[in-house]
Amino acid sequence: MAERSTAGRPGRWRSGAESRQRILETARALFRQHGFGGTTVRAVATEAGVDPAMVFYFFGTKQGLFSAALEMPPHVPPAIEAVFEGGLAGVGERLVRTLVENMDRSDRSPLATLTRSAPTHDQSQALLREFIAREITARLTALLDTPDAEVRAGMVNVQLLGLTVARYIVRIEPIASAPVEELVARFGPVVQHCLTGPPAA
Amino acid sequence: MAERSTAGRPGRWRSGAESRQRILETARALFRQHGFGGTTVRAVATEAGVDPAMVFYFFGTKQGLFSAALEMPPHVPPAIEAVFEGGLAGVGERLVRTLVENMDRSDRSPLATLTRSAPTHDQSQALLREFIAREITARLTALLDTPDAEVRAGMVNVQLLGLTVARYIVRIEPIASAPVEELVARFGPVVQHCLTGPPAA
DNA sequence: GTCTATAGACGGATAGAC
DNA sequence: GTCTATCCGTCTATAGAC
Repeated sequence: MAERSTAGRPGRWRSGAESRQRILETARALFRQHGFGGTTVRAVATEAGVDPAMVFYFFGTKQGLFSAALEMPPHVPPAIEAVFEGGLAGVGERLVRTLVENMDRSDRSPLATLTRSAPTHDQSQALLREFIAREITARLTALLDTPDAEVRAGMVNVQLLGLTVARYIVRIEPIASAPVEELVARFGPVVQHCLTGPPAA
Repeated sequence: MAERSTAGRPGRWRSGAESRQRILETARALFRQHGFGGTTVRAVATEAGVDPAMVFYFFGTKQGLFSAALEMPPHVPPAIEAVFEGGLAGVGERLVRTLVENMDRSDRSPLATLTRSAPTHDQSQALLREFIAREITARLTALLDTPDAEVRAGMVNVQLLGLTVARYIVRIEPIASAPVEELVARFGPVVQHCLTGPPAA
């Protein structure tokens, strides 16, 4: 955590930090595109312009690299917070909008990577389940006051998961190419209905 | 060495067909559980009690085995037909019920296998897209008469895909353990609403 | 049809020079 | 910190004996 504090000399932290950063960025891209199993350490190293041994030097194992690649960018947690701070009214729209806008930007949000890898990688599957339970289900049930809160939250998870898979993983049209506003206008009310609509017969 | 008299008659080819069948059943189970990339021909052979070379003898390549494992059982196409024959009214419930009942039985329905493999296997992804386009989107748009039929069908696909992933692939609770009737009662109306509800603002 | 043996390629990971 | 060299395991697929 050495700070770059020297005035007048905007130097680098260390020469190795650059390699580390390039590896990390390449890994994020490849893991997101091909999943954990479909990505090789060698491919990451080649595309990052470094030696494969460097990857292990910095991250120990392939799984260590994967974990490092999943780190959330600092702007995501406050965005999630903001979704639920507004209360139950309009939370459906805010959920859909935040999800789609963040994933369209396709920066470091680890959600696409997790969703792509979860079906065939147990560790990703566990992480995805934990993320959903902690960030979505728990917050939704806290907002709800009905005996079927868990099921309603589950229905919302189905919407968000289905939307993610259809738009970013399997790319089903016309969902994959729809503009953000259309998705918000279409799915926002559906999500809201899952939460505040009449209970099932 | 018994009757090998007739040249044109295969005689007792049954022993080979049995092996073939055992391989196929094992492959279906493993592909469904671990996807294409996560399943090895050796593992299939071992679990089926045959030699790995037998698998290649019967199916040529791993991809050939995969394709053979994806063959639909004969009772599935009529089930799909029945969903849409009833017209637009109640099609949401029939869609959800048919999907869940068939996949819970987890017989040879290839949908779980395709959905598990699609995120990391291009060929599975293409097959899944084709299946959805042919069996769901096309039939739904034929039933609808609105200018936004494609988007409405897309919304239904999101429901079905999300339900499949949540219940059978990633196993998100409480969706994964919910009784069939609860899912039908909850998601049937939502799917119906996607098709026949008021258009988005 | 079934098995043994193996080719040929690839991927994760380590040791050690510089 | 970076690279070379390599070990070791696993995988798909093939050749050929029986």
